[in-house]
Amino acid sequence: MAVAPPRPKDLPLTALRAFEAAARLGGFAAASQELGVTPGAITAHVKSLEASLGAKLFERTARGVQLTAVGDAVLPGFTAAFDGLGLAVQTLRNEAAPSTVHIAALPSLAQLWLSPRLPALRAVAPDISISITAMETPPNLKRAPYDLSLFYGDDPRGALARDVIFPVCAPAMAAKLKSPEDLSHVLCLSDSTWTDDWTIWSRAAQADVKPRGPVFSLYTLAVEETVNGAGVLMGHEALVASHLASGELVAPFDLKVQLGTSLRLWSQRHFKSGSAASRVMQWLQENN
Amino acid sequence: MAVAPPRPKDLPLTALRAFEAAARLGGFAAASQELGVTPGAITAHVKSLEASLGAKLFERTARGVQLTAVGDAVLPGFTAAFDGLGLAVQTLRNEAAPSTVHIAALPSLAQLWLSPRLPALRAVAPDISISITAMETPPNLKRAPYDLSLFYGDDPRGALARDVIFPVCAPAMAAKLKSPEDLSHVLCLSDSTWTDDWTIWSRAAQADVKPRGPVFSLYTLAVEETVNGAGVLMGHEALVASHLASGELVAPFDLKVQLGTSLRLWSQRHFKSGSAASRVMQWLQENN
DNA sequence: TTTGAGCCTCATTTTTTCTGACCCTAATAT
DNA sequence: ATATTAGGGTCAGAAAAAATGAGGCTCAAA
Repeated sequence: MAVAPPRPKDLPLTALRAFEAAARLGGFAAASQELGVTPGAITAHVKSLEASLGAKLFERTARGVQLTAVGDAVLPGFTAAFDGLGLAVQTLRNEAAPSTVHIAALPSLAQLWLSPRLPALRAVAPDISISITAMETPPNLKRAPYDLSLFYGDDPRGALARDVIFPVCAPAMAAKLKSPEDLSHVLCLSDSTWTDDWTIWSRAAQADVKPRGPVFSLYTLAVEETVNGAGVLMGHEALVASHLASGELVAPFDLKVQLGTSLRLWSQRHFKSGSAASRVMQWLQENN
Repeated sequence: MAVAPPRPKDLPLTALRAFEAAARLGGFAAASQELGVTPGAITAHVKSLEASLGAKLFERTARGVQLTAVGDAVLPGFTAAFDGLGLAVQTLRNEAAPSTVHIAALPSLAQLWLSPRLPALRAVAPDISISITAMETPPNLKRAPYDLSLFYGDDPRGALARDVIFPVCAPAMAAKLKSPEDLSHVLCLSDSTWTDDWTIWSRAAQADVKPRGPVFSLYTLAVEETVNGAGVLMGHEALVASHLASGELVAPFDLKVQLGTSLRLWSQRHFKSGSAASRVMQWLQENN
């Protein structure tokens, strides 16, 4: 036989993935975030790719990178391929562990909306094991290992309910609040990701108030403080519903403002009907 | 922000590729061949995948492996994804080096059919750089870094000409050969991959001869020996054409037998018209 | 039996990948 | 004009992943 082919070794998959992420997200920093490595690793990968190709994939400028024509031409192909790979991995995970459902959720939604529903869900589907991962930003479901996402968003697809806000406080404090103007005399708690809440509600209430108070980075913490009587919190309906139901919190005013965003529960793949993921999704939609 | 997502690290791409190859090819040994690593590496990859999934992907038997239901269910997705990735890499390579064409060819075709045509091709397309890699088996063009493949095969797609065989020898020897029966008195050279050639031709010639002679593993070597008068070679038209044209070899008999296979030149991707690869392919088709 | 194909194991080596610390540049904020 | 900051680049060292190579096992076919 003799003819031994001196294998021209192919491009490293990791480097290709780094390139795809950087190109798709428009920067090495963003790519390093998505892939969970340091920016230097992305730099190195792209550099090695460019070296073995003999062509530049990005133009480097001082404030970021810009895809070259070459990079631009091939990006769609890579994105499609890696999407396909991600989906295949998801499918594989599901086949391997058919009764486990992974949910990605906003921390506050995980604790204040999802968590209270879990006991009932477990009762209905004791065979399903549910894992919840909290994160600030919705993951790319084509890539990250989650079956369902639960976040607030503009997109109406998968919307469970419109986001509705209104002030809430401990029952004791509600007594002091006769009109919106009274808000000027108490602390108005707010969340760092929803800094506009008070402004929006005040405007709708046509109240001339300048709510002031501490800003929390964890909504759950703000809720706890409110329960403890620390002040008035701008409540998001889905997040305070259970505390309202239990009486720990009350709504001192009637005005509720509907925002443009919705509470959304969505998936990427199409689950077989009867699969754990589809059962969980359906139950959550029905018990909203 | 606080909420630091403890990244649930995703499955290693290399291991997934190993799984895909093993599943598609039906064995670890074959996969290790395709990926150019030792079988032990495949074993390890699959094992680590199975460990992190918590499910078996293959049933191991003493004489090979058998894909499980889980593996079977996800294989098509992975194959499609890796095919897409391979194609994207090819496209990338072409974008990066637009005027280089990589051809994979049977060693004999590379030397005896392609090589004689290269000077004329270079004259017509001096801007194109051509690289030829010889191998026994056609590569998977969706994965391996070649633009064109040149081999013999059953598939009529891309066929340039039917494979036609007939005895050839040096002019001096031809004088001794009046009828096929005379072949019994000379050495009949053959190639190890085409051991049936003599049988097929003899049957067509209705000659009662039992050709005997040395078997070569490289057809080119057999041709050289024939030119040197070592014996009679069963010639494949495409491979001996130039020696016939130069008079170094002659066909002592008129009978030519057309085989079921063809000389094939094919590609996997669709090249832009005017691209180097498409120009080379077209020229070779026209100058056949 | 013997042989051989195919897979497994494991210690060791090689290669790849990542980090961490520091430098650079340009646009924006002060 | 100065900070400041966002986005990259570089490099040496460290860590992790991948691959090797030598020996073993099992079963089927010769």
